[in-house]
Amino acid sequence: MTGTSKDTHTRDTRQRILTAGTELFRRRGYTGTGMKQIAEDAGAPFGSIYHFFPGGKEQLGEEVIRTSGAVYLGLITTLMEPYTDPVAATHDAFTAAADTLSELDFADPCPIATVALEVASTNDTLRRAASDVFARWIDGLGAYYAAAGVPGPAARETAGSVIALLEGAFMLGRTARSTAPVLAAGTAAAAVVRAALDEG
Amino acid sequence: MTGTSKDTHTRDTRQRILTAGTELFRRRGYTGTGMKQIAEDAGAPFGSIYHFFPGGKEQLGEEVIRTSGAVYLGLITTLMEPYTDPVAATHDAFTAAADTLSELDFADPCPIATVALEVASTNDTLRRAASDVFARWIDGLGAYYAAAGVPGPAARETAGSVIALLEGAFMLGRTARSTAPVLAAGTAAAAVVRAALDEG
DNA sequence: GTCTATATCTTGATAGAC
DNA sequence: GTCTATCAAGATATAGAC
Repeated sequence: MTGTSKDTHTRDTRQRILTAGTELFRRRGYTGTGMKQIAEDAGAPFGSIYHFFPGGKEQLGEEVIRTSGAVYLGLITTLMEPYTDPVAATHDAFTAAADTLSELDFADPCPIATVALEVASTNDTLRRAASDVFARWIDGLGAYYAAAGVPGPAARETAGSVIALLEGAFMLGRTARSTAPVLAAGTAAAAVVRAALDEG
Repeated sequence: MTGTSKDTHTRDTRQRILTAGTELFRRRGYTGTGMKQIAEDAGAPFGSIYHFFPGGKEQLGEEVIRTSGAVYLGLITTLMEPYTDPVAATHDAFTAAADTLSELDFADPCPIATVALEVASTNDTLRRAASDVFARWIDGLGAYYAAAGVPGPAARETAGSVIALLEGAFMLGRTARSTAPVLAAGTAAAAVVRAALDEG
């Protein structure tokens, strides 16, 4: 009994730190977020961060990238699966993304974009983590397009371009505080998928 | 005589600080770059930064965003102008961008992308500066597409999606240390422009 | 395991000699 | 206008009481 509640509480504290880190990193960036602020937001004592993440900020950063990347992969899959038409699925996914963007009051809808750019030339451990996450997203979406009829290597390339379009549109939309770039990107993404289907 | 050489030297120091800030911000981000490091890279005494930029880091950041944004706008224009076919022009521009990316050893080829994401939710002055820059790029490219035959508001929307595609592909390419996402995005961008032309 | 206090370093910014 | 010394506040990280 005592053991169980203790373990549960332990996991909760660790999880709260991870959650707070995820929220802060995506909004304020990696270098722009302090460990003290993470502890405060998590409602955890400062020392607990180093208890659960002995590798310090870098370990926490890597874990945030990988775990939130996995969550997002599930989101992509769930969003596309109900559709039989990949063009409509792609277009509607961008419309949903635009809604999310405004609901978040233009805070970062992508959990790793800001950090990915920050660390790309400064921290190879975190750069690789972000690279792995992007690769899995593209693999997952590419498999969907392949199953939907996009032939050969074009399926994965199409997926990469759709992800690029989404990330770039988020950048423009956040900066301008407008959903218009994301909605326009949805039309463009649909055209990209349609063109890839026509090639086969 | 004395006045001339003095003014020249003054402008040079200011310019060197601006140049160093541009290079550092784009590679290490806004919060990840220190004022002391900017002074060191510029070969200027630390105090000179606050002499020329009394508004401190924020003023320097804003000036970096706006001036490098203007330079980049010229680059876009120069790159597209020689072409009569907007589809080929767009595709070749991405190929050139991929070359630039590998020449820079995957350091940030876009002067404001990293900073734009960092400040989007944390600094409204810099967010607006980045927003203005993106808007001018999209205006410029949109005018080109309009002249090339893309009808009505679709011209500007197409331009926005092409810029989004480029920024997103830079993000994926930098993170993976590969030009493949940029090359794939070039094919996708060409398809987007072709679709926009066919609508008219 | 929790929590506090502190060590050490770096940050942005300022004061003042020259 | 140049340059140095310094400030106060922030950062990451650690030590040690409980």
